Amino acid sequence: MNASLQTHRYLLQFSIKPSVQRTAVMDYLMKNRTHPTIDEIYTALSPSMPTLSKTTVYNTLNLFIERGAVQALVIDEKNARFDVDTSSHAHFICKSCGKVHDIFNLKPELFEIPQHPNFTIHSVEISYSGLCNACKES
Amino acid sequence: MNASLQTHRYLLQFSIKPSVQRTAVMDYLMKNRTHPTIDEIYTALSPSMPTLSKTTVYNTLNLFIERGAVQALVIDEKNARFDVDTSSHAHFICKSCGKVHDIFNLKPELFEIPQHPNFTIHSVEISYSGLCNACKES
DNA sequence: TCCTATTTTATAATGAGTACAAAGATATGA
DNA sequence: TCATATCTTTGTACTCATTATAAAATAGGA
Ligand SMILES: [Mn+2]
Ligand SMILES: [Mn+2]
Ligand SMILES: [Zn+2]
Ligand SMILES: [Zn+2]
Repeated sequence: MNASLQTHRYLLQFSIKPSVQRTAVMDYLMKNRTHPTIDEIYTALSPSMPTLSKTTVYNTLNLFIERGAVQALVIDEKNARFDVDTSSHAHFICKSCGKVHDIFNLKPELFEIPQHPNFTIHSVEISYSGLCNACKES
Repeated sequence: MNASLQTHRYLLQFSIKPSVQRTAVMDYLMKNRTHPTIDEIYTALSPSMPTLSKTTVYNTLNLFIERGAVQALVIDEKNARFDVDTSSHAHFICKSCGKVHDIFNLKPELFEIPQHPNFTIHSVEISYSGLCNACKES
């Protein structure tokens, strides 16, 4: 089974019509678990899809989020970042290099949705920040 | 003891020279625990300080954050939001009206900084999102 | 008062994201 | 196959938050 076929199926699960562009973007997210920005996605795909428009990347990601196929992270004040892994995990952003990493294996209680009289809570995002080892040394 | 004097002292604790503008901004944050945006702060202060520049509000908040006197929240993708309460508490943003509220009384374990071999973690931010009661009804 | 460093200000520039309308692609039914 | 309607992509223009820059104002010490 080739990768594009898997991606195809994944999109259909979320009622997303798998156009060439959408498939390419989703495929990129599947293979690059670095929480890329719109610009990173566009820059990576652009050489092999010369007619791709950055607007399409925006449109595509907005659609993916609307349908729940990807998660938007707000950990980085500069750019939105995207994650196909919608399972419960936290993120770390290095204040020096700006890279965003996964933090797995935290206690599941951290991701529980609390009850609150004034709000209906739908989701939780846990974000850590500091310095990565590479940046700490220099 | 008047409010401005308290604010004065608070700023000095963080080695911030208490100019008229800085005192006004900090005073506003002390009295308005609504996690205001730059624009909200500027709009609120502007009538009583007609010469105030929005750049000054930016400069001032950047200084406060640098010195640790306030906390910047990244819960809202549209604007930075600011909080004088630097104690461990979480936030909720309503996806409809955009207001940001405090959530206190969560288990203290939630705010513990985990150990990780690859990162030196300095801070944690816990953000919930959903709908507030007012928005849910309409 | 004079000098210097700090702070504030107005303006211009940057850059992420959205709005819009035209062009292109795809599906459907005769 | 053709005609047509719908969906998707694209380029451009625009909005708006934030930063850069340099001049003006201010404060404080000699
Ligand atoms: Mn992740
Ligand atoms: Mn708060
Ligand atoms: Zn780093
Ligand atoms: Zn609301």
